[in-house]
Amino acid sequence: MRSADDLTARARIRDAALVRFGADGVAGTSVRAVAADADVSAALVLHHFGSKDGLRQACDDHVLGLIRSGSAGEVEHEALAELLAEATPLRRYLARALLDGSPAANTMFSEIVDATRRWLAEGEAQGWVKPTEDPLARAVTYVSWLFAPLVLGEQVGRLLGGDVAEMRTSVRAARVGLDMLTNGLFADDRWLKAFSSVT
Amino acid sequence: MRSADDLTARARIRDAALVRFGADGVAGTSVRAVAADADVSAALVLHHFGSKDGLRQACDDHVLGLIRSGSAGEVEHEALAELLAEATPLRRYLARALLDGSPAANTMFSEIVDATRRWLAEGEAQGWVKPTEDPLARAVTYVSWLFAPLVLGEQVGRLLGGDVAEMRTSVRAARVGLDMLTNGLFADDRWLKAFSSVT
DNA sequence: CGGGATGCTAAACGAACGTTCAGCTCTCGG
DNA sequence: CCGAGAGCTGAACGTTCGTTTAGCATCCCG
Repeated sequence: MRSADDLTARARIRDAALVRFGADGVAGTSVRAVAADADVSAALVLHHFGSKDGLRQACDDHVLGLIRSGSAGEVEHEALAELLAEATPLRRYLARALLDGSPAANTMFSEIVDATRRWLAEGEAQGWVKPTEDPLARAVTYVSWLFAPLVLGEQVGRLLGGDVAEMRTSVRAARVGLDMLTNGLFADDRWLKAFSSVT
Repeated sequence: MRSADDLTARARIRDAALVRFGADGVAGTSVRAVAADADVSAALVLHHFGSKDGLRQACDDHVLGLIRSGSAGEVEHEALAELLAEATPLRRYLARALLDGSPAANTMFSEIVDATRRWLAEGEAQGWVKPTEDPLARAVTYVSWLFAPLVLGEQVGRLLGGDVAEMRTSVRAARVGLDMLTNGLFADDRWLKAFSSVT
């Protein structure tokens, strides 16, 4: 009914669950804790979502919906970075979902890889991306690198950020990352040669 | 006593816990499940480790010890990659520990970043690593990229591996990664410029 | 006005949890 | 021979878990 304001108890429960699931994991979160955070009874949680796993699925769908907020059901991986950089709870939830391999996380990862593969292919055709022998592996690796500061955000922030806002540190990491992807890290191909000779 | 063969019940319990913790998370694993996997009673688990959290700490210490198997208490991040590539349970355990920020995982990450920073500085002095304005951020980003296929191993393996042994896929990802770090990904600096102009 | 959804709660259920405890069976030094 | 200690177990403790049930308001539609 009043889905616009998104302040229904159902939405409050789902948001509270997202934070808890991200912070403590699904198994480490009790239905009662979520209910308390949302200021409702534990019974209402199950009334709305059927079961704890139903609540988890609803969180998955909601996150997927947030990420797909862009063009017509497809993941926009540029807006994604911004979305996740500021939203620590969402970031943690997604990191756990990726690790556990929840269906929604798998879908999201696959879609982003696919979009990246097409984007890189387009760049390769237009000349601003270097050619490769293994486009799929490159896209997967690129996306996993894109997600690395996301999943390891606690560690990156701890070593880079200190007490500063997270924005600073993610920008700092993004800059050096982009630099490595543009100019390279190694000045010669000694490691690449060494690797090729070993395998 | 017979610590050499490492087949005591205590070691069996610890190994079983490592697998379970990695697969289901600490909160999602019961002491009874670990005990069943190790073919002992639940009471023995607590007899040896005091509590469930004591068991978790023992796992942390054991993993840290395994990783530090190299030169005199310091992490060898080359051997680490091999160690983790083949050992899926250990990989999953470490991924969760990094995400949760357990003390052992924090220590390990910090040590690896520090070793990497010195290694890159040495390379920079010798000319086989390109210079940077932000050595710490580069080291952190490099290590997080190194760990990305580790933490996101389920996703990478799913898209790249199929049913093949994990060895293949990790080699495949490592090759394109090394290629990107040597030759770069982007042929010109349009993205780097775009990023610099925005921030 | 009246009755069936809808939103929500308190209380209780059985199961599973981490942990404790008394006691068993070996082994080994005196 | 025997008593102490280490390794180990079955049974039980109290707690918390996910879930169910019965019932209370509130609101909308006839």
